[in-house]
Amino acid sequence: MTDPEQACPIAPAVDIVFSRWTTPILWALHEHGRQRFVELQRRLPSITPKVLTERLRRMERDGLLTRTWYAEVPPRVEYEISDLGRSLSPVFAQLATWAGDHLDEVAKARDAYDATKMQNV
Amino acid sequence: MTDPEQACPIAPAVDIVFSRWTTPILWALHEHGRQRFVELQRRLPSITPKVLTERLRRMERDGLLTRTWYAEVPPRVEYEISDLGRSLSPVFAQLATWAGDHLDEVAKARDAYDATKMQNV
DNA sequence: CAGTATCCCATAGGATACTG
DNA sequence: CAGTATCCTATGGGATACTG
Repeated sequence: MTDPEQACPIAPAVDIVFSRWTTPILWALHEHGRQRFVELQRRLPSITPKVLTERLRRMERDGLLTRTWYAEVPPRVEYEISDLGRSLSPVFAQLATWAGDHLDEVAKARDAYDATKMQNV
Repeated sequence: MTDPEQACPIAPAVDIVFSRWTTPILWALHEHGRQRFVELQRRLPSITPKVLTERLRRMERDGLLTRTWYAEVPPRVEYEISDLGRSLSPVFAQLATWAGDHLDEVAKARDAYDATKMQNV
């Protein structure tokens, strides 16, 4: 984190919001409501507990979600998207629209590029 | 790239659009128009030529920008944002708005979190 | 000018096993 | 159940030097 921010006003937000797992986690919480660690694990089948924990901690710290601990046996912990997390909805909606409209163009561009570069392998 | 996509419809777009340098580069091209390698280097002072080259190649492959080579001496190459790249403007605008409205909340959330966790050095 | 070529590092992420 | 603890790897990124 040196200074790409200076050249680009959205760089700080990108740092907070976009990573391999933040959007899937936020999406799961948004779509399926308040849920427990193990439920998130089931919805994100390929994530490992270590990584899920790390991401949840960071997102909790950033205020994107809340973590509620119930001192029961066995322990129960519930995660819920916060208002701040929910405030990202328009951004995600906009991006979803873009993806729907343009992802195939990206695929075509890649094919064209790879074809002209004639993949030297 | 295994399957966070399955759980989250915007994950593929995130992969393409957001990285440490894609948004700053796109922003520079959007704000200052068609320009040469060295000009981009000047606008992104902390990027190294290696990384700038890598990013530009990938973005060219994805169709986000175009690269035009002039067989002159000394060589001249110009980069320009493409229509596809420009189609991201609403997404970036939305994100810029979110950042303006909520980045301070993130900062506060972090302070609060760090305070309660009492930072064990 | 517009890159390559090397070498190096930090970190996100992954595999696996274990615990209060 | 909700995580830790270890160990490991891949990759994005960085520093520096060189070239057609």
